[in-house]
Formats: sequence, C-alpha cells, structure tokens
Amino acid sequence: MTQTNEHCNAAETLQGAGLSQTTQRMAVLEIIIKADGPLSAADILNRTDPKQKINKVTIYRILSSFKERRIIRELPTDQGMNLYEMACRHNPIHPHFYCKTCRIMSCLPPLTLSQAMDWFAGSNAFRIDDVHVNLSGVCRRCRE
Amino acid sequence: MTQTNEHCNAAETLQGAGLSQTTQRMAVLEIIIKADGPLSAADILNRTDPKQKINKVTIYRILSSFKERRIIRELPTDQGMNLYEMACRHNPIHPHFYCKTCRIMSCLPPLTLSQAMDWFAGSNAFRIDDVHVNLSGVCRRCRE
DNA sequence: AATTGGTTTGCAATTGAGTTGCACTTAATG
DNA sequence: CATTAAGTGCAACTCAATTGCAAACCAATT
Repeated sequence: MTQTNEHCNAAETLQGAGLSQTTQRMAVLEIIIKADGPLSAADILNRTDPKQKINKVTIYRILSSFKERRIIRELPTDQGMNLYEMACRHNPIHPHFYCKTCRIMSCLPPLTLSQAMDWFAGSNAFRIDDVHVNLSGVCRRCRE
Repeated sequence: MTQTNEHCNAAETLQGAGLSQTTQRMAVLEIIIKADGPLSAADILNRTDPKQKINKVTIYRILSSFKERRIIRELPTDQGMNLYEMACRHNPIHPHFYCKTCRIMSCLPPLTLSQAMDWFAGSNAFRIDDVHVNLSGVCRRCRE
C-alpha cells in the first residue's frame, strides 16, 4: 500500500492550518506529500534541494508545528527516531509494517488489527516479530 | 488494567530462556515482573537496590537479551525512549495508553483495535489524541 | 521608502537515550 | 577449588532531538 496523498495541496494545507507559506515549510510539506511511505527527519533533510539546504533544526521545528496542527502523524520506532506521514483525509489512520533489516516502514491497509493479523497469517509477505498498538493522549487524572 | 505477572518466576524464566541467573539479571527481571506497567531503562535503574547499583550499560544489555529471547516486549514512545513489559503467557499482547502529560504508559484490555476504539469512544477515562499500530519484523525482499 | 514588531530560520552548543571497546569480575562446570 | 567463557563496569562515544540567541524575513503601518 502506498500513501494516497496526491490529492493534498501543500499551499492549501498550510493555509487551512493557519501557517504562513514559507519556502521551508512548503518544501518540507511537499516532500512528505510526495513520499511513498513514512519519512524520518533525516530522510526529509536528504530530499531537500541541495542548493537551498534547510537546517535540521528548522526541519524539526516544522515537523513539530505540523504535528501539533495535525497535518502529519508521528510514528515512533524502536530505533530511537520518529517517522512522519501525512494525516490528511486521504490518508486515514492505518497500521504499518517496519522491516528491521532495511529499516523501511510501509503502510498497510486500514483494516482493524484482527483483520490485519488474519491477513498476515495467510500471506508470507512479511515475517512478523512484534505487534505494537499504542493510543496516546491525556489520562483522566491529568485532565483534572 | 494492571499487568498480571504475579505468576511469573524470575529464576524459572531465566532458566527457560537459557540465561544464567546472575544477580543483575535477577534484579532487573524482578523489577519488570513487579511493575504495574511498562518501564523505561531509567525507571529500572531507579528501582535497583541503591546499595548494589547496576550500571546502566548492564541494564541495556540485559534488556536487549531479554527482548531477543522474548522474555520482554519493547514499546517505543515518541519521547525518544523505549518502555519494557513482560511478554510471558500471563501477559498477552495488548494495546497501551500513553499519557503525554504524566508520561505513564498503562496497559489496556487485550481487545482488538476496533473494540478498543469503541470502548474508548463510550468512556471518558482518556482523551485520545493519537493511535499507532505497528507490526515489525522482516519484509519479503530482506528475507531473500 | 523607512520603521516597527512579530515570526521564522540558521548556527553553535547542549541534552539524553542508547552503544561500543576494553579491562575486570563472576558464575557454571569439571 | 580451578578454569574459562560469559557477564559486568567504566569511560568515551554516537546520534536524534532540543535550546538559546542572533540574524533574516514578512506584514502592516507611518
């Protein structure tokens, strides 16, 4: 499964989120929109125009503001880094598969967990070693 | 939901995994067994006997060998660190809830994802901001 | 056009989780 | 006990991510 973000427009997305259209924000957002899977901050840096290299701090700050405004989703890995993907209406929440060897994270169909597990049990596309399901937010005690 | 590891025995677990029963491995495993939720490496270090502080490198190496032998599961967070929980038969794979404010990860009932979402929609125990589902292992291309 | 003030960016330095190399110590076995 | 491989501690290091601060940019006035 590849991401289906072709419909997302960088300029409109920024405007809709109330963010000004700076060169750097546009560049980062377009890289994420064009990606065929979740990217790390380093991946994004590598894909920026070499003639106008964006500082890595700027990339982290842009990712942070995009995440805050729910333009993108942040996907933690057990390799000590986060990956990012579009969170637009064309790309609903879905499971991912992370290959420990090539370190590429691929998107899976937006099935329920049980459906996904059944599907995988019947396929031999991947060897599944770990399953992580994590919800995050604020617990009742912290909301009071 | 609290972990139900009371039935796990540290010495037996190590023996079953073919690991020798060193003081440090026993201490780390007992801390994880007694925990009421996933712990970070730092959490474990803090809970070791102050009179026999275990080196942090040792803790990382122990966690790594436990993970490799599937004694524990590793749970990535978006805070740049991993948490660990027992992977024994008394503690099957289940979803987690991570509170971004108090930074405590709690275990949820081992429902399917869709059941869990329905359950949460009807409760007001947590405010859910993010849902992550991640499978990891080795993809077909890397297996060849 | 120049001024102002807030936002954004770049750079250098820092933090903190996790790792590595190597010497020392310990546990399992004979 | 004695041997030896396995395990541990310490110091130094790696690398993703963050912080502080100064410079650059941008929009909206005078």
